[in-house]
Amino acid sequence: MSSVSAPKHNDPIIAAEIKSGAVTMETVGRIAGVSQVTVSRALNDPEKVSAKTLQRIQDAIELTGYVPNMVAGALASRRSKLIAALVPSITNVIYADMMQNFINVIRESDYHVLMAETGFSQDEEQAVVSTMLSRRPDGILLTGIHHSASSKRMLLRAGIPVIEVWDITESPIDICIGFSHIKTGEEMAHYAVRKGYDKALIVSAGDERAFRRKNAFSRQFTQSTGNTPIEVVYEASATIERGRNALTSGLEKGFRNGIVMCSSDLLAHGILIEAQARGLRVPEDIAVLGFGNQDFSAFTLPALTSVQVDRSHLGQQAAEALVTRIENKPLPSNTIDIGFEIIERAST
Amino acid sequence: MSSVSAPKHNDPIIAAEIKSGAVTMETVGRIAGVSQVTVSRALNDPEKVSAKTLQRIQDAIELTGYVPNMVAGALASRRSKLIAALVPSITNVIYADMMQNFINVIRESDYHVLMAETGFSQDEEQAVVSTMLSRRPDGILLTGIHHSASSKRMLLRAGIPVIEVWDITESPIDICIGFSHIKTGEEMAHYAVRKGYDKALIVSAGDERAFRRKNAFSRQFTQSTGNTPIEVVYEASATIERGRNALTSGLEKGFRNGIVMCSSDLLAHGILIEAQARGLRVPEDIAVLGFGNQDFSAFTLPALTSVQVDRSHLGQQAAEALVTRIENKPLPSNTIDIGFEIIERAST
DNA sequence: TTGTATGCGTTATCAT
DNA sequence: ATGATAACGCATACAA
Repeated sequence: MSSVSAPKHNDPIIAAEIKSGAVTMETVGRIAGVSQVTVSRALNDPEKVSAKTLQRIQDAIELTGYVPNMVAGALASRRSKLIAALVPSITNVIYADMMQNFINVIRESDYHVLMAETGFSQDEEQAVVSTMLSRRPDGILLTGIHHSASSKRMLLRAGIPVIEVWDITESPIDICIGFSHIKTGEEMAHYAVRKGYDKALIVSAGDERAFRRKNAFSRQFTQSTGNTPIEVVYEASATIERGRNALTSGLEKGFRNGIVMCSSDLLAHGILIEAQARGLRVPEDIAVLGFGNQDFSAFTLPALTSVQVDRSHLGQQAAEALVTRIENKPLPSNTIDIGFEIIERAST
Repeated sequence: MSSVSAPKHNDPIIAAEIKSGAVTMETVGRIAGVSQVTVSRALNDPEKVSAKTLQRIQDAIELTGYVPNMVAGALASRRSKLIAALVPSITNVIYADMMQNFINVIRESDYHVLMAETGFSQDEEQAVVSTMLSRRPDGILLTGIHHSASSKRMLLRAGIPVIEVWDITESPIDICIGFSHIKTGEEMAHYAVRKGYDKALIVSAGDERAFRRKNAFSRQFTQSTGNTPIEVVYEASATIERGRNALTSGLEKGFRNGIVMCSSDLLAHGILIEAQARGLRVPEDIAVLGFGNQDFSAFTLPALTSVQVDRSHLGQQAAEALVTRIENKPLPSNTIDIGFEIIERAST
């Protein structure tokens, strides 16, 4: 029988399978002269396979261009090796920085990240949570600690580790890592007062966490100075353009000679530019206080005082904590407060 | 038999399944009094199910909190409803803007996006391509048109639609949508010459596409003016800080009274700030030409002349084209040139 | 309109 | 060290 001694890759059936892309462990096994199970072992538990067959299997994989099917693997093992990550906005540097680090750590651990935008509303989030869970992720990251009851129920029922980031609470769904926005707002107010400012303009984008900082700042500032800050609030996201407009609005509302507290460095940068365009001196005529300490903030004119939150580290820690929980290892604590720090520069 | 008339949710077996989270179509069907297949139909093809049973099934889903298992669905149907997207960097606004739009369009079509960073090297990309394919995505987006031979082979064998973005070629793997970086560089040079500049400084980040623009600019500028531009190149990504440093380096290298051609608006913004810090007038002493037309570029001082590429639209179009191909519908063309436009502002 | 049987490509369990 | 067999939860083809 000549077919018995024919080179494997000339076998018409095998050739057809390779060509049609229908290469499975079965195919690889047939070529290597072992069963499908052995191929699975060779890939997941190489030590349990003899060196000789291992080599034959690797050759067969090379020959066929076999790519494992994680869909089948996930179904059989009930582990998808997938982590869902829900962020309000992908383009927002704040979250992008965090996600970049999150993803990179996650990848090291051999997981993939399914990323989705939730916007800033609980309804949007709920819809996303639902479809994400249908992928049976092994873990999930949520931004913020306020979620709809339905979201929470689904998450709990799913029975997977959940990590909530960018905020902090004593009763997380599972684990939680972030900082207190109220403390941040208060600390910013203390700082402003300490620097001698007794008038304030608050410029904020439409984000629930920004609002909490804003309100805490306003309350504390009012309490310390007796003067209630003027507010300019945007529904939309923060941009340099809105920062410029905000200063104009603030001046129209009567703001003079004080500090501008911004919900993001992008807005603060806009304030700086508009001040310069108007010939207002910073910090003599108006001082500017940002939030986020973006990479440009040390390089504006004048350099921007800002609140730093180590978001890269946050992403890393979140990833590490989540993977630890997924692998059922012990975690020192369920909530981690990463704190924040006011970086003082020339704008105040 | 009292168990027959007992309320479904009191059935101990069903209750246990619900509690343990092991709710499947089978469970739902049992409660609704139909088979698993009918539940599947109710979800995917509701018209083929009678109104009455549809209602019973929906009630059962509600009762159990059933969430479909797309892993099993993907394996059975051989359609994962997953699209892999490979971008060099998530934090780079250029790609983030595109991805945001890409993802949003994709979601409308009921797909999910598996996003991964490839860095700027082909080797990194190849590794990512391989693990991505193991998820059996229905389509894949790649950034750029230069890929390793191995990547191409895997992609072709996978037999799924591939879209290459941010560049253009006559021989795409499958479909391709972007613009010519060489033409862009040349056009920037023409513009510079037309505006009367005969000295140039090129500031570029370490990105292969940026290099092609840079080289095209340099060649064209040299040809038109007889003066070869000075170059400041960074291996790393573009930041305002590097822009500021780049101007310093450029001046040290002898650059005076000319135009600064930047590979991104972030670098250009840094140039503007450093010029201001040094008391150099823009555009009288030095002119600045950016790339990307970011949302801040109209609001710098002075406003920045920049090359606009409609990247939001690019993301949308890419998503639409990819979904069209996945659904085997005809596509007008395999390559789409979205072009570019120089937006003239005060910095030149 | 509904149900039965089968298979998708793995992993897990148990044998050998 | 290797293999046979049974899940995993769904979709598809076919039957009723």
